[in-house]
Amino acid sequence: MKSSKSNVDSGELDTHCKGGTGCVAKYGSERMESAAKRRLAANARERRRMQGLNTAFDRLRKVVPQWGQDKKLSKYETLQMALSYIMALTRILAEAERYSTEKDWINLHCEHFHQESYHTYMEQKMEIENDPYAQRIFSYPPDHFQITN
DNA sequence: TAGGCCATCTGGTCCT
DNA sequence: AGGACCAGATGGCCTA
Repeated sequence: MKSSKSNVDSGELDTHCKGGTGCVAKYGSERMESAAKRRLAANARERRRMQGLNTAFDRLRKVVPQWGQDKKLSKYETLQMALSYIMALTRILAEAERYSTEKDWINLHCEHFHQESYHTYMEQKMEIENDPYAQRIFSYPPDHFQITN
């Protein structure tokens, strides 16, 4: 947990307003008190929400490659790394599938000499290989990856 | 000391 | 009305 930043609502309703005359001066009416209570409740909810978010970031950090660096990834870096990692895995899966079936696929189509399909396939293949997006798919060198969990 | 990162507060908006 | 979500502001901690 981070340091006691603004301590307005840590514990009591309001450290500026611990009952008595100060409260009356600050929140002259019950409506104001109710609004203050709601604000504090909202602060607490927001804190819990952000803590949940941070827990999710921690879980993500554990499954994302760290490149062996000891320093914890920032939130931004974690998201970037997760994106690259997913892209890399997707690419690996796609390639694995292609290499395991390509021969059969070509044989099948050559057998019946379905020329149109073959050309379509070759065009698609070229597109993938020339696609700048596919080139970007994995911007981090895979050999630097180190699974940390 | 400056800059990066983060936690927290806060007010606004949208939804139930 | 109240909760969830979001973005801006603020200030603390850490590192180069």
